[in-house]
Amino acid sequence: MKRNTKVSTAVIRRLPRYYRQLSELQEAGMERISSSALGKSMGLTASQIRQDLFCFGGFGQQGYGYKVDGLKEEIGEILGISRGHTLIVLGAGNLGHALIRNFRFSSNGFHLLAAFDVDPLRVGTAIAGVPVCHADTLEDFIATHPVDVGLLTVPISAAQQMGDRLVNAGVKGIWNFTNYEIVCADPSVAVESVHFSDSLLTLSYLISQREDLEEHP
Amino acid sequence: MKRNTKVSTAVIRRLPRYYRQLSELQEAGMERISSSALGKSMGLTASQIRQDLFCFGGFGQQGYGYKVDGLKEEIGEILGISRGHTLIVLGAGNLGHALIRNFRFSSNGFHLLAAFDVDPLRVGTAIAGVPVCHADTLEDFIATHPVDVGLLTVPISAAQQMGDRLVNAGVKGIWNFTNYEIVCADPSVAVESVHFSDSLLTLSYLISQREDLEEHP
DNA sequence: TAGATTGTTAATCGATTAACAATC
DNA sequence: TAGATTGTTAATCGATTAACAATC
Repeated sequence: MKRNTKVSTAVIRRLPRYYRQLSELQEAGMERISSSALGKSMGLTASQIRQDLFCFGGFGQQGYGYKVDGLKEEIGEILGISRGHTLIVLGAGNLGHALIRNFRFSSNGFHLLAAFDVDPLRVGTAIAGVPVCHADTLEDFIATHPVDVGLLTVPISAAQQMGDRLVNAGVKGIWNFTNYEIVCADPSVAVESVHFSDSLLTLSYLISQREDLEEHP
Repeated sequence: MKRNTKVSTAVIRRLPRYYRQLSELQEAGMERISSSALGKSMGLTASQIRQDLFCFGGFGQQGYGYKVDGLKEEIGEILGISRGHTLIVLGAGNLGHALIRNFRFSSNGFHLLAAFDVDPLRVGTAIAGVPVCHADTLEDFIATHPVDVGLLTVPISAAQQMGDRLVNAGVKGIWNFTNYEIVCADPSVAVESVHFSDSLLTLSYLISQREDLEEHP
């Protein structure tokens, strides 16, 4: 694999989509696919797909295309799925609870070690086999267990403070589900946010536009 | 407001962030802000902010900057927050349940009308005051209530089918939380997806990169 | 071999940044 | 008025698309 200089965010954000699409093709029993067929199925140009993959090296075969299994594996490697990353959940309220129960962490290469909360009713229990510890023990836990990522589902008022604690404790990344833009001074820590509000407001804009179009065609 | 020709997706995706940041500034009691100060607080250039706002018209005052309240209002208008959009939730499992309880729909200008599920244990109950109806009654409900958006938290196996039903019933948008890329033939229906997996895999890539950097500095 | 399709460079397009006149 | 800062056009930069030789 070509460990290249600099891959743009646009390309990186498409990698999980490629992975997802290839998984579906694999399940459908497809063995090979061309860049143009993959592009058509994803709404991208063949050129873009070849250009994207070219960032990491040649995974295809001229005159043949790409082997679905092989390409999926390669992209999984690039994404680090087989690295055995670990994660903990901060905040075992409704959303944290739902993610612990529903989200397939292991399918994405993550091992969920524990959850943390301050509610005495939750601390000491387990959710889908995952122990809920007291937030006070966060630093001790991270010191004794290898934690790569902290998932933030705490109330917005506690978000920044919890983020700081995670960074100080030495995590490599924060997966932020709070509607707050976590500020992280340490550039070696990655912050990835899922902002529900931003997503819904984008949708609100799109349907509003269409409402206007219908009114003034 | 300048109802302009075509605003790029990049700009649209920044609007909710502006709105969020302006809300925070407003809460902090700030009355005016310049494009350079706003840019600094958001990690954008002043030029980009002025260019973005220029897409919709002149909201500022030369020599002064922007009024925080006024600009927030204007962006809220653009996003359609005051249009009284309505929405229903499809799938009242863990995630649907958590969103109904936690997510501030009204802060984003949406009124949550009902939830739908097939589980007889859930149907007939209410979650945070929101009635859970049987999925069979979906079309009847939409025919008799104005539903703008359907929020999909159904199992992935039911995602496309439920999406189709929503489109046929006449919703304007789909807010998709399943890990499936909803295919929608009707271009007048907007689909906005929140793909947790894509987000986590992006984070996985970022921390993997940094792991490699530490190994081979 | 002929046909297909990639890898890779070049051209185009669009988004971001810079510049500056307008003006508060 | 002088200073500040926008609105708006022009320049730059980066991402996408096109093209085509390489080759399976």
